Amino acid sequence: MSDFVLNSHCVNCCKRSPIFEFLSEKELQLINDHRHEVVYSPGETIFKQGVACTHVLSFTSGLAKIHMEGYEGKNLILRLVKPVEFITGAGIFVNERHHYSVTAVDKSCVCFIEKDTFMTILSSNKKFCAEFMTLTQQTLIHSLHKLISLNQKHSQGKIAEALIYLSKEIYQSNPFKLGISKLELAELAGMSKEGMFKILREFDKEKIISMEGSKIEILNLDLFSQISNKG
Amino acid sequence: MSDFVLNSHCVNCCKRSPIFEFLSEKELQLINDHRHEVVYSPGETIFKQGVACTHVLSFTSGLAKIHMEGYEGKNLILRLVKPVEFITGAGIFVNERHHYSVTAVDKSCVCFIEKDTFMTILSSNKKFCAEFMTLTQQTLIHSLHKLISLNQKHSQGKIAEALIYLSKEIYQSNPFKLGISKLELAELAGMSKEGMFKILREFDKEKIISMEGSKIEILNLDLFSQISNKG
DNA sequence: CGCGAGCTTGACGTTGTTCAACTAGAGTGG
DNA sequence: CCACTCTAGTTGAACAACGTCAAGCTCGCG
Repeated sequence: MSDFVLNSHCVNCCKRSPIFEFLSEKELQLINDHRHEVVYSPGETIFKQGVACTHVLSFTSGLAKIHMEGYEGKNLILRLVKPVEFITGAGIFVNERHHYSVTAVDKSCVCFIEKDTFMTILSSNKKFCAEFMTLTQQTLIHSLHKLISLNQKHSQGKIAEALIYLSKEIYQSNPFKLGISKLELAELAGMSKEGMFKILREFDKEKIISMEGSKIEILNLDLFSQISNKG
Repeated sequence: MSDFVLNSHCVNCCKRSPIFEFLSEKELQLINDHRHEVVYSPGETIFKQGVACTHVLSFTSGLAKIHMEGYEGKNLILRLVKPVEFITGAGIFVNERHHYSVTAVDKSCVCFIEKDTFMTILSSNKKFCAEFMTLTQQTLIHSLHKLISLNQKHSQGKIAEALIYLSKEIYQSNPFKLGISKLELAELAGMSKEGMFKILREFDKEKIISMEGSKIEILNLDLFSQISNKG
């Protein structure tokens, strides 16, 4: 179920992405007039790979995954999204299509901004535009890194990288509760869930991590980073 | 050996990338004052992953590869570059570092444009700026596509994709002479050269392709596309 | 003629996927 | 409140895919 909410005004929104700091009050007003918020339940699709990209979005609360549908129903999770983040489709300047899907993992709130409004501001505000380019290039660099990792690392390295990513970047704590399913963890590491289980058990047996249900602790971070970097 | 050449002026250069069409004569003049051309021999590095990204470049003749250095000396070729193409480092708006290398495959000529000049024009010319974003996003979309391919396709699919790419996009002919080494073909497909040989022989035996030395012909393009798309 | 780099092949072992089965827990309807 | 079902989690066995190793080959060049 998707509630409607309009809980504040862009000008004094406390949950807006840093990129909005470069906008004038007038520009924020313009965005405010062309936006709407939607709340998503876990598992609901926020936008789907292939559809027209009519809005850009600001992710204001919850947790979501950015993923791609591949061959034979296989899925690959590029990364997780947490508040506050600004997300645009990868094709907004190319073919106005989305090239990946975004799906809520936890209950999430998203602010949709009309694409035309966004484009207008982009073309008139240099600083904002530069910030958008930075964002796009960060996405590119991240995907290049992932490309090498998934293509060249062994499963051990891929799992280690995924767990370090979750611990450091997403949950920012060391014993952390895995907020995604085990299948999703496998999709984040780019492998089959059975293969992942085998390696998690291995790591657990060798006391590199400890795993009880969805609670995971990295016991030996140094060694784990080495495993991740070795390949 | 790297020759110096200054064979024309940007304003009436017949080898400039389409992106320059959006520039005024004055802007072309500015670029002309802050550029230099260099000729590279096969195998020479044009720029290397990790170094500071001080110039953007226009690839005016020859053939080059864009590649990344991965783990344990392994290499991954993202794509080939042919004239005329405009290339910027992936990190120009992030950390001013190159995130991939570019290496000449044939004797090639490259026009280096100073980054500051490029940035100046970028911030003052909206159309040019939009074109640059399109370019960046195309690179992103390409790398996302490659990510899925290399992660989920079987070797057959990866090889088929690489050969179709070479035939259609790079050489634009069907019996085509492989201008890169077999090792490089394997690196383009993201696999070991021995594995590649096995599959090429297989394809040859089943009359899907014919291969004599470096001359390759795709005999059954329909079937080949299917193999590439199936995964 | 000899050397070296790239090419090619086969044998072998490892890795990782698929298949199949079983468990536990959550939700549903009688 | 109890079967029933469904999904996520988990494990092991079998198998295929792929990379590594080792060895020859060819061709061009000194």
